[in-house]
Amino acid sequence: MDPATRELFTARARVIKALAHPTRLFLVDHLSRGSATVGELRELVDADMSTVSRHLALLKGQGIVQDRRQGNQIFYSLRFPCVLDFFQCVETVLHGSATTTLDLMERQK
Amino acid sequence: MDPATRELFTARARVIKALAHPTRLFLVDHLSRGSATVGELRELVDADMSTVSRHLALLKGQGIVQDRRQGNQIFYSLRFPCVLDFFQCVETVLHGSATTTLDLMERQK
DNA sequence: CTTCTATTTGTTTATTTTGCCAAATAGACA
DNA sequence: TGTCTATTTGGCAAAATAAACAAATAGAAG
Repeated sequence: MDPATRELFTARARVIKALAHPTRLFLVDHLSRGSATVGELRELVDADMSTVSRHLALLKGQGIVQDRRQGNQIFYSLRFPCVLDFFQCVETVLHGSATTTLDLMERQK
Repeated sequence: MDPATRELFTARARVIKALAHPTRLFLVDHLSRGSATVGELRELVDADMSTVSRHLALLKGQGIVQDRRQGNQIFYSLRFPCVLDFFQCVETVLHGSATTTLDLMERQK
């Protein structure tokens, strides 16, 4: 794998890694229904506010969410709704012991 | 977050985590173009065969790839092509400093 | 300028992940 | 059976990640 290719996949992996955590997945899912403050989110997931803040900072660092200050609090929101489509595929994989077209093609080789 | 919800997101995170690595991402991408043996893949990514084998085992453990023995070698193949759609969204996030519709809606609040 | 609230950051600890080497295994084939 | 090839597994050290607590910061409001 040449350096350029490696860098490409490393960059992609960084984005995916940002999503690869139960709490962050929940946050993204929740933010897909509207923006929310750290405090609100912290009540939903049961964790220290500092922990939630770090999770959000990580998501922001990868460009998945954005933040906007309004007075005392900071509202986080989802930047790219397409990540939700991804969840659908994940669900497919989760319950997909089922045989796929690819499986069949593979078997008859 | 109630236990059931937590378990749901943990399960999803497991699948996503399996993809969250440059080498595994490359493997999935390559397998989307056809099945391949561990030896073939090991030449493409520059790593110990045992390392590649472990990455594949991890992907298999999450149901993302499957394996099929044929004589001396083992062919791996992708089970769910939908993971590729995901990559497209990742690309969007990567280059998407651009303003999205959601961004605009968010700003005028 | 002080205080109050909301959020972030520093630090530390525990856990998980990764990668390599060497050893084990599985099947092919003489 | 013994040997060869392809792949997996055990063990271990290095690196990355996660969570909590306490301390710091930013802006609001008195």
